Amino acid sequence: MAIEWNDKQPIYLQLREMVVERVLDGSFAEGAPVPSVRQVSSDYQINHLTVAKAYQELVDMGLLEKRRGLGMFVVPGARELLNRTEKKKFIETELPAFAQRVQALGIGLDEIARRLREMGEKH
Amino acid sequence: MAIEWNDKQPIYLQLREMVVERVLDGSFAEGAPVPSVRQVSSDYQINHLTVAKAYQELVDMGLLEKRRGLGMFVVPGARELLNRTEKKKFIETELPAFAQRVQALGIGLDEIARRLREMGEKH
Amino acid sequence: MAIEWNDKQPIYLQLREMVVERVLDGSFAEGAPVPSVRQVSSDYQINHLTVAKAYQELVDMGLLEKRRGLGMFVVPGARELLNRTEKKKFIETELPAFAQRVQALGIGLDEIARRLREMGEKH
Amino acid sequence: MAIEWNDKQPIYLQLREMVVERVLDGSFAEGAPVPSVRQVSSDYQINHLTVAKAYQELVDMGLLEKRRGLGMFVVPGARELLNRTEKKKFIETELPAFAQRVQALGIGLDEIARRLREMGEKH
DNA sequence: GTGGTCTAGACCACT
DNA sequence: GTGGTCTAGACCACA
Repeated sequence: MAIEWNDKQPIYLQLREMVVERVLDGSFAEGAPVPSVRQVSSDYQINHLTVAKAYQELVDMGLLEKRRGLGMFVVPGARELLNRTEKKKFIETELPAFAQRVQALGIGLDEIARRLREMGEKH
Repeated sequence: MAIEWNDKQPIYLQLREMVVERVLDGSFAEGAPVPSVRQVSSDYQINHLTVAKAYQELVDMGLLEKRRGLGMFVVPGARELLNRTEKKKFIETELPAFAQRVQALGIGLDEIARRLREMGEKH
Repeated sequence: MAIEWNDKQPIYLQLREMVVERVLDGSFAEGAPVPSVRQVSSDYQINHLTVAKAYQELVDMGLLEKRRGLGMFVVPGARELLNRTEKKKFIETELPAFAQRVQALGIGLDEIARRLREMGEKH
Repeated sequence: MAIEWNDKQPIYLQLREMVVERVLDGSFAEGAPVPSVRQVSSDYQINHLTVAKAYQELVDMGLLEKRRGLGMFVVPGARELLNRTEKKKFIETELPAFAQRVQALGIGLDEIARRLREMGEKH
């Protein structure tokens, strides 16, 4: 749960994904407030605009809502929403791309399955 | 086989990957010439510097070679080289990322395997 | 008659307009007391400073008056006053803005008139 | 076609609406490039971030598209899209609000129609 | 040349 | 205290 400063991934996207994951795993509960822009900004030593940009995108995604003068809150139903949209996106776009890549490299499905199983067991 | 102008992927990388795929699937044979920078530039309406950048990277990767006054040619052994390096890259970086994504979404390996099989049968 | 927390409109303005409408439609009679700051604050779960700000603006507009130890009361003549000032504001600023918007969208006056009539009949 | 500096309306929204109007009236043709962020930034003496924010919203609305390294272009079909969405928004949200306001003030539809006609004739 | 990202610091309205 | 907006200036990748 730390910022990767020399990543090619913009910081505001890293922040956005951090919030997404925390909502998914429940450490940011629905209806509860998320840390304020200023809080995050000072905690991670990030400019407040960068944090605000991440939060704004989450509001646009329907995950957070603003309450005037009070801060940002996790929308009730956010977790369910995420589960649906993220999984859908994965199956419709990422999985086919993965399949195409596998095929282009001439790797058998058996090998893929075996390697995935091995990785899963390590955890 | 078209350029995605509004993709996150830079044009020169899209070009590079197009050549890689064509070498892999044999439509660019080893020892044969690839289309000239000027040709590609006019075919796809791309700045010639962008094409040159893509080709230069392919030269650096050891896939193409320049013959003065004649153009660029696919290096003999390029296909084999690609098969090795691409597969290695895939197993070491792409597959773990994929596995992590699958796990984060809570999708079972069985479902992944099933869907991949279905996709494979369609082609 | 509920607060919109995620509206662009500030809470204190929403409150102010609620009182204005109630005076206009007579549900807050002239000379009668309006609900206390404390009352509204707890009813709507709003910070009392926000309620006080709304009431203060209504006092400044000449709609409410404070009676020490008793609370806020609708000023006699408030309804008539509102009718004049609100209507003037409407005709001088809102109506021209509306007209401009309609014209920019290329909607005919006939269509506007027709739709307004339809809406009016429903009530 | 100038920026209102002391408006309560944020500059980036004013810019956004300026582009919308120009697309609607055809002075920004479909498929044609819009002035670059830097151009607008220096023309109007506005920070480039502010301009970029306006343009980004237009991209999100589907009105503009980016072409890497080349700039922003009006999406083909943007004008039609605007006409549909703007008019729909107007009829579904602005018109009912207007009707309610008129009724609350106790103004007759005849008077509204008459005043709108008068305004229309002036232009 | 284009847009994208980030910083450091400012002022504002709202609660 | 909260978020929203803006400035002035910097560096980056891309075409």
